[in-house]
Amino acid sequence: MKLATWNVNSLRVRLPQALDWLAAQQPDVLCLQETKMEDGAFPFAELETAGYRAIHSGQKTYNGVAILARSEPADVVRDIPGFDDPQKRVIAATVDGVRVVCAYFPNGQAVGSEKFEYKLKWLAALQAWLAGEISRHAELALLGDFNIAPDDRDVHDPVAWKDQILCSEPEREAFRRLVGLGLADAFRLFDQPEKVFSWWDYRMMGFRRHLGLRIDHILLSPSLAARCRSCSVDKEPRKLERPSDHAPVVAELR
DNA sequence: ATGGCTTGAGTGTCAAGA
Repeated sequence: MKLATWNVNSLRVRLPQALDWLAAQQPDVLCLQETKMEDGAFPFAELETAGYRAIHSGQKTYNGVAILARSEPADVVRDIPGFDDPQKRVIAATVDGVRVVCAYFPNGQAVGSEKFEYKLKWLAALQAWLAGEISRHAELALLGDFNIAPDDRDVHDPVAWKDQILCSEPEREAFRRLVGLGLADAFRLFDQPEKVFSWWDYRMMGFRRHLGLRIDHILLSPSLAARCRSCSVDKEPRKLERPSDHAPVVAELR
């Protein structure tokens, strides 16, 4: 089973790239973030033609999450239950017995800002809800744009980014608490090259200069982690014309 | 220099991303 996540930064702009990527990589599940569209504009028909069922939770202009799957997603949940939030950041469903949680974590803008406080509250709500989901589903995967670089290894310049947004201790503590639920960072289950990132700034030629962060992740419950055979970032789509600023992350399970 | 691109909104120019 092949699981993947990709922040496409507008599915309207990136649909051709997403269809090409699905055809080439043939994942069983692809989680999307930042679709930036309402459900009525979502390209269900094009994805169906490509062999994928889709569920979407979207809004105008911002946010928006989707799960694409070769099998029909069941028991769909939108948003974090009990957490009052107009921002469409979470969708979950069961696919082939695996509970798939697709999340677009808040950016937080700047440490100490109002948006940072929202990010921490959102993280606490996600944590509390996931604790229950994990108890109900032995096979669970949390995929998405976490907007957290868990470790200095995940940052091109740890000194410049120290205590900055995406790298601050409160954010990293929240990431460790998710891991503390029993979830494994699939990428770190394996020996990896140095300086592997999943996002590069559009500005300053960030990609060409390898100025990136690893902020897109796949976290696996113990039974799925035991089945995981590889986890990697596919940089190829980042090299295309009009790319997303994020690259897909892929985990292969036996 | 707190910028530098990109997107969506909407038609001039801003918010937001990370």
